[in-house]
Amino acid sequence: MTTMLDVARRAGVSVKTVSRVINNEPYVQDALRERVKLAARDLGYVPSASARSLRSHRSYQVQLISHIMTTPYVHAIQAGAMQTCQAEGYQLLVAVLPDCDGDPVDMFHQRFERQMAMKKPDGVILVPPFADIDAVGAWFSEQGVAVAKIGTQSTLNSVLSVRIDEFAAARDLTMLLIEQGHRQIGFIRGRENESATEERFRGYRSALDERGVPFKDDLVVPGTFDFASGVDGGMQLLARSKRPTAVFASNDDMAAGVIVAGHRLGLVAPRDFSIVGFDDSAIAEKTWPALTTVRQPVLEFGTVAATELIRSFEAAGRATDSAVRVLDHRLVARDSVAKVP
Amino acid sequence: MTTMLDVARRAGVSVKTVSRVINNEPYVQDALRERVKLAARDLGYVPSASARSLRSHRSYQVQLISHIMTTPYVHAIQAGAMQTCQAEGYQLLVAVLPDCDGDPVDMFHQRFERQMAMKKPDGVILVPPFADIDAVGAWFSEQGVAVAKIGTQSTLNSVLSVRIDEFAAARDLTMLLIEQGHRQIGFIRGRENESATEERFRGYRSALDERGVPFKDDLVVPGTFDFASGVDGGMQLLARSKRPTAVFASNDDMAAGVIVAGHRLGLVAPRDFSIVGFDDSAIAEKTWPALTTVRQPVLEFGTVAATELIRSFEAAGRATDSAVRVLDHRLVARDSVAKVP
DNA sequence: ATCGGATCAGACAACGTTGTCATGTAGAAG
DNA sequence: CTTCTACATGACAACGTTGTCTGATCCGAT
Repeated sequence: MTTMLDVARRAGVSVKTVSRVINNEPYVQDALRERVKLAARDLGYVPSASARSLRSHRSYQVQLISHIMTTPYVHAIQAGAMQTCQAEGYQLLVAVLPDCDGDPVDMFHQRFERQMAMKKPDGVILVPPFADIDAVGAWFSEQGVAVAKIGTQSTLNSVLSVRIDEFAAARDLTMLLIEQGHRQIGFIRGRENESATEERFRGYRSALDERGVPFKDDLVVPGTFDFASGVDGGMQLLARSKRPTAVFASNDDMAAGVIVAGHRLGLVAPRDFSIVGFDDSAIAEKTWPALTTVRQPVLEFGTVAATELIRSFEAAGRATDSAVRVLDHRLVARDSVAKVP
Repeated sequence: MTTMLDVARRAGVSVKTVSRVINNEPYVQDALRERVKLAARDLGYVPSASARSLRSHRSYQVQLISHIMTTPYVHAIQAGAMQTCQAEGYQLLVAVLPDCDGDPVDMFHQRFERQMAMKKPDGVILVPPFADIDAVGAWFSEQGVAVAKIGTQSTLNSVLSVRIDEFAAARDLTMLLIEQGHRQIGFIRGRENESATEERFRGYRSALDERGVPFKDDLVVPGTFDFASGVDGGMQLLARSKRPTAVFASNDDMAAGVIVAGHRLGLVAPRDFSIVGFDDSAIAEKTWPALTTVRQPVLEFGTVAATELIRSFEAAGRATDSAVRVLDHRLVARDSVAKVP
C-alpha cells in the first residue's frame, strides 16, 4: 500500500504538504501542487479512510435511516442519495429500524448510540415515518450530526427538509376527478401520524370545498400505505350498494389494491369506478388499467438531500441554514380515470 | 469520548487487557474479564471503528454490488444482508454500477480500485449480472477480498455461491402447466449472459421433453427481465392467430407485462391464457389475477451470503472453503393458471 | 528442589493521516 | 534599511486501537 510518505518522498516534499494538496488546502504554490499531484497519480496513491477519520474526527459517511427497506419510495431515495455520495467521495450507509413499540426516541437512542460513537456519520437522512418525529431529528442534531428529512411537512430548526407540496398535489389530483364529473369520491388514508397522510387528505378536502362538492365522512376509510390495506379499503368502499364513482388512494400500492378489490367484486376500472394513486411508483404503470397518479421526484429527493448535507458539513464554518426545498410534482394521467356516465 | 485507556484505568488494568476482553481473546482470567466488562459498561465505552480498522487492516464492512438498485430482487437481498450485518456488528455498503459499455472487468477495476485502497471491504456480495462474470469475482479474490455470489450457476474456486436450483424450479413450474393440459406454452427469456436465463429455459425444455410435449422454437421470445420487455414478449406471443394457451415468463415483472399485453389484445388471464412468473416478488400478488410463480428465498440469500462471508473472515486462519449453498424453492400457486378447456 | 510448559498480563510500537506550531521567505509599508 | 504582514513549508505529536514481545506466575512432572 502506498502512503502519503511515499508520495512525499517521490515529490521531494513533506507529508504535510501532500496532505494539503490532497485536501485542497491553501498555502501551496501551484508548481509544487502539480508536482505532488503527479507523484500521487504515478504511485496510484489513495488516502486511507480509516486513518483520515481517526485523525480528523470525520467519517465521510452519510447514514440513511428507514423503517422498512422494501418500499419503492425508500428505494428510490436511497438510489438518489447513493448516486450523490459516490460522486462526492462519501459512502452511504443504510440502516433499517424494524417495527417495535415504545418511544421512538428511546429506540433511536438505544440503537444508534453505539453506532454513533463507533463511527459518527457526518449526516443522516430521515424518511417517513421517522422524518415526522421531531424528537428524532432533534436528537441527531444534538449529537452534532447534520440532518436531512424527506417528504415531511414538519420543519425543525437547523434541519434540512426536502419534499413536494403534497397538499397542492392532492388537490390537483382531486380536481382532475371532479372535472371528470365525479362527486362521490372515496378516500383511503395513509398511515396515521405521518404528515403526508394529513396533507394529502387536506388537499382532497380543499378541492371538494373549492368546487362545492359536499364532503361525506363515510367516504373516508383508513389505510397504512400498503397493498393489503388498499384491498381492504377498496372492499369497504366498493361493496356498498351506493358506491363512490371514484377512489383516491393515498399511494399507488393502495390504489393497486383497490383495483384488485374491484375485481373481487366484479367491478372493472375505469368502467365501473375511477381510481387514482399517489407517488408514481413503479407499480403505477404495471397495473391494468395503468394508474393516474401524481409524480414525486423521489430519486431527486435523495440527490438533493445528500448534496445539501455534504455541502453543509463541507462548509463547516458557515452557519447551518435550515432550508426547506420544495420540488415540483407532476400529474401523470394514465388510464384509470374515466368520465362519469 | 471514552477510550480504552479510560476503561483500563477504571478497571485497574492495561489497555491491552481491555482490548483482549473486548475482542474475546483468550488468556484473561474470568474475574478480570468481568471487571473489565463492567467498567466498559459503566463508562458506556464503544470501540472506535476507524482506529480499529487502521491498526488491524480490517474494515468490518461488507460491500454489496449491483447493477441497478430498483429491482425487488436486489432489494430483498440487500435487506437480508443488512439484517445480518447489523446483528454481527458489520456495516453494509451498497454500490451501484450503472450501465456502461466496455469490458466489465476494466470497469470494476476503474471504479473500485480507489475504493478498495481507501476502505478495503472485508467481503463483497455480487448479484447478477456481475455474479455471472467469473472474471469479476476472480478480481476481488485476487485483491484478498472474500466474495459471495448470489443466484448464479457459475462456481469459482474460493468463492461462495448462494442460489436455488433454478433448473428444477422452472421444471416444476412447467410441469404444473402441462398437468393443467397446456401443450402450447410460450416462453419469455431473461437477459442474456445470465445463468438464470439459461437455467430457467433448460428447466422448461426438460419438462416438455419429459412429458413428451413437442418443443417449438417460435414459442420462445427474448426478454430482459423488466416489465416493458414482458409487454413486448406478451404481444408477440398472444397476438398470433394460433396463440399459446399458456406463457412462462422468466420473472414476475415480465409476467405482469404479459397480463397487460393480454388486456391490450382483449384477452383476460386466466380465462384466455394462463401465465406464470418466477421469483415471487412483491408484484406477484398485486396483479389481477395474482401470479402463480415459484418463490426464491431472496431475503435468505442475503442473510446466508452475509453470514457465511463474515464467518469466513472471522476464522481467517482456516482455509476459505468454496461452498455452494442451494436453498429451497417453493411453488406458489395463485390464480393465473387455469385448465385448458 | 528444579525445570518446562501453559497461562496470564503489561510495555511499547505501529497503523496513516491531520492539527498545531514553528520557521522561513517575499513583498509592502514605514 | 528596517519592520510588518501574508504566504509557504516542514517537524512533530496525536488520534485510539491492536500486534509483538517480554516477563511473571502457576501447575505438574521430573
